Amino acid sequence: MEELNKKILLVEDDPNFGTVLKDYLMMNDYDVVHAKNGMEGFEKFKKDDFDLCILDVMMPYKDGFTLAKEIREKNKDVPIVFLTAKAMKEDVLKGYKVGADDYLNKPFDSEVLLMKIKAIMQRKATETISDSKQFEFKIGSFDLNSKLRFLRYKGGEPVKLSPKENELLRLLALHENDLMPRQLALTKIWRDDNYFTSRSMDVYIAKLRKYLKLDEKVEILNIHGEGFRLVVNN
Amino acid sequence: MEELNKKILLVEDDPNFGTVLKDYLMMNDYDVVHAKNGMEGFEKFKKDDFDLCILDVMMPYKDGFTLAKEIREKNKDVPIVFLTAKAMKEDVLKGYKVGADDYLNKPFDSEVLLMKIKAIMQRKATETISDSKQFEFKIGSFDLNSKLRFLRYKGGEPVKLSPKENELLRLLALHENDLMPRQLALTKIWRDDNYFTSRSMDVYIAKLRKYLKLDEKVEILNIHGEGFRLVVNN
DNA sequence: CTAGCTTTTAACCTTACATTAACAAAAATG
DNA sequence: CATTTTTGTTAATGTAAGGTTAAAAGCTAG
Repeated sequence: MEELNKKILLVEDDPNFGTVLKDYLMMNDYDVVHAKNGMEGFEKFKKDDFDLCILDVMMPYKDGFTLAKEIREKNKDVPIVFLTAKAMKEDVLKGYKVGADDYLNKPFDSEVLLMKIKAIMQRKATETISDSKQFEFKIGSFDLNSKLRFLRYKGGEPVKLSPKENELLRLLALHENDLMPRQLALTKIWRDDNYFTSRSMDVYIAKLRKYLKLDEKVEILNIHGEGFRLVVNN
Repeated sequence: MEELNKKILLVEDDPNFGTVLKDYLMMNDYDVVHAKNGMEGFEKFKKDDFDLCILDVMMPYKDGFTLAKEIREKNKDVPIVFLTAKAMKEDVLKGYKVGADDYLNKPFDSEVLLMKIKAIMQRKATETISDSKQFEFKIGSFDLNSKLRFLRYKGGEPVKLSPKENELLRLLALHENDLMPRQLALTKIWRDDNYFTSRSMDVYIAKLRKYLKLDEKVEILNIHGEGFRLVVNN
């Protein structure tokens, strides 16, 4: 049972409200990471890939706008929604300047928030990903197309990859000849790190090795206790 | 210096408010056509190409939602913003279902409206450049005329396509050889995304495959969990 | 109102996937 | 070198997604 829920970063200093909102979102099948202030929010943002950020504007130390700016520096695309208690015009305008996708005045209806989240996600999904470079890799005599999820050997018939196979091989390719730490794959792909996910990953390594056998110059080496290494000899 | 301003259709039955809003928008370099009710709004919409529609929800005879639906039938892409006096949850949800781009509660700040308009226009600008005006496609030995809704094999007798068949095939053709995400079709064509619409789409995929069987070089491949891919082999 | 088309829903079946189990082999540990 | 830990690999299992056809429900023009 594979769950690929959308991940939301919620930064809200009011613990009550924050917890309630978090629970509500999680009840609606979102993975939510809750940060209690701007600093923490930015730390958590850097550590993970989020599909959406919900930021409270009024927070001590680092307000939502400042945080948004920092987030924008790291990621120009992630949607940002602001929450604010007062409907100050200047705030709204400031928010849009920073690249907000939407704006909600507290108190707001939770269903409306859900709807907006959905709308925003759909919008993002619509924006066609044209930079194919990120998704194409040469691995020895193989071509990996990570968007279309296939692996082709010397221009022959492409083999279809499952989502997990694909992401794992992509991650290995991104670290070609270098160590790809277990942890990394587990957190990025499996979003969890326990005995079973780890074993699951080993199973996928075995599958990938089978595919890659066609080119004896390509292999996946294990670095005991550390992770794996995709090497291309020549 | 000849400017080609963005064109806005404003449908608002309150003459005072409507006029004020119209003037304000025109002061900000938009061309505004003001209709006093739903009927008139639709007439004017048909007569011209607009970049944005601003619709009051509460209008006699024909409310904003009904009008929006009619507009959507003619044009699936034009952004729609609703204005409403009361912030009724049901209304907001209904609005998003019809494909609203945004929602404003009266009284609202005019600068905020401007900001939203700008944001929406920008979004559409990046989104719909390539998609917009393409209605004829060659798909292997087929010709698809998406305006007249027919599909012809090797210059033979054209087959008529239903609206949904047509839009789906068009969307696939726009992404020929590339991934056409499920989400995209569901939001663009069905404007909703749930189990049933998804299944409905699968039914249409089956129908299209039947049509396309005539040319064995053309096929619709599934990418599990992602979407479909119209490929033309040679 | 209904004939004829379109779309959705239902049903049933197949395929694709991810996880878990089971057992074997390496590597580390001490 | 015996034992524990980690990894390699294959197979079994359960579930979700997709393929397909048919029936039901919606529409719309006469």
